[in-house]
Amino acid sequence: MTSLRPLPREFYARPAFRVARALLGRALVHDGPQGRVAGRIVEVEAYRSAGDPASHAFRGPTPRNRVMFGEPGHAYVYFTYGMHHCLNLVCEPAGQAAAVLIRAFEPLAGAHVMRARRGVEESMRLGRGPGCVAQALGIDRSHDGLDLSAGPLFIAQAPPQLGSHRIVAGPRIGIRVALERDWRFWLAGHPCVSASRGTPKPALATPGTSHSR
DNA sequence: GTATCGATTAGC
DNA sequence: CTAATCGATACA
Repeated sequence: MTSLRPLPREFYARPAFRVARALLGRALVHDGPQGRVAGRIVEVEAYRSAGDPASHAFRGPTPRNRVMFGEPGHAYVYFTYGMHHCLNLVCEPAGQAAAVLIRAFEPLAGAHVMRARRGVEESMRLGRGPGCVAQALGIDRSHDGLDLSAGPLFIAQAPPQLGSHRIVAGPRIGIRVALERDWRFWLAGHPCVSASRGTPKPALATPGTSHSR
């Protein structure tokens, strides 16, 4: 876990939907002031560049979403509900505002740091949910715009070994995935149940086909 | 200026 | 189910 290299910017320069899929199972790493923390990405949500009313970029550039319109391979971090941060990875060429929201991970390194930040003991709750992901990793608005190919925050080139994952359609778009047995999903329109949280919403028929709310 | 809601979470 | 809590957004 010591000599990990970040994925290059080119990795992100393609449709968010494809980047999202390629991110599943990979290691998300943050070398912060309290040391290295890392997790294996198990759930992602893609926001496409055009015609997606659910995207922050739908109405054009603003101070908040401007990094979404910039170069791929950068972090888009926003503050929401007055208390949570969410981490996105900017995709597609500059000018096309697409990104992938990291929704959940499984701890790979620095779990003790994550526990301290989260105030939670259970490993399953350290990185479950986009707000928890940012909190566990120690990510906030100061990380907005960070270059993922050069900074302390990155996706490792070599994904950690382990398990197979399923790719499924998410409630908002893009895709969701799971590795753990107790995670269930939406698979190409076939409703399953999210054991992690909440009640399942109607699924999409086709991954990559976005819809609002 | 005010009102409303949010790419959420924790708790009852 | 709701409170928390504040920035972004819509509108007068």
